[in-house]
Parts: sequence; C-alpha cells; structure tokens
Amino acid sequence: MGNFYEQVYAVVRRIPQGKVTSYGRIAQMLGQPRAARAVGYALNALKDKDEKYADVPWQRVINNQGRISIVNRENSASHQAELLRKEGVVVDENLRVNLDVYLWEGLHWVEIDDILGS
DNA sequence: ACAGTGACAACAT
DNA sequence: TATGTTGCCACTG
Repeated sequence: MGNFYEQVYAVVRRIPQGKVTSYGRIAQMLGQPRAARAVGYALNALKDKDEKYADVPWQRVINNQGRISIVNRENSASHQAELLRKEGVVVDENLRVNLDVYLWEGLHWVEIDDILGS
C-alpha cells in the first residue's frame, strides 16, 4: 500500500458528519488534481483492510456531480445513501445530493501540510 | 517492467 | 438530462 492511500484516508477522516465531498476534490487537496480515479480505488480498498480503518467515513465521498458512484455490487449504492441519510444528508431517489447544501469546504493548505507532514 | 483495472472527471453529442 | 468517449493515475499480478 502506497502512501497515497494513507493520505486519502487522512483527508476523508476530516470530513465532518453531515457533509460530503468528491473524489476529484480530495485528489486536488493532495496536490494531484488528476488522481480522482485513484482516490476511488483507495476507498474501494478499504473493504480489504482491518478494523484500524473502520473509522474512515468513506460514505461521505461521492462524485463531482453530487451523485453516489458505487455501481451495483449488491445494492451497496443504496447502502451508502442510507448511511448518509442517517447523518442528516438528503439523498434523493436518484442517489443525488445537493452539493450547494452539503459540500464540505475542504482543508486549507495549513491543515494539508499538517496531515502530509505527519 | 508492463499491461490491466476501477466507488473519477471533463467534454462531446 | 442522459449517454458515450477519452485521458488519468496509483496499485496490482
């Protein structure tokens, strides 16, 4: 596992309850604006990890269109929707979230430096 | 070393 | 809006 994954998890852990962000925005925060797919890949890898990563709120990451990206895989998409609704995020019947309301502002460079410099 | 694989995103129809 | 296409990148066998 590369350090990139760890950086992704560190940022995702900072997303407050009731807010969401996108794969692309996380990639930007990490200084790699085109690594959106890799971010999704990193979150996908969480299911193969131990309880040490159980606190990563992966459900708070959706795509840039404000839509849940998980495709099929035994309804895990609706599962993500349920987790978000429990946190107070409104997810419509088409698995869409209003980013104008729930988008997380993200981290400032000082906080980013704190995370990456660990 | 290298081709294949995604929970992406931008752009074109 | 809704699809389809193309470029991307970290990670994996």
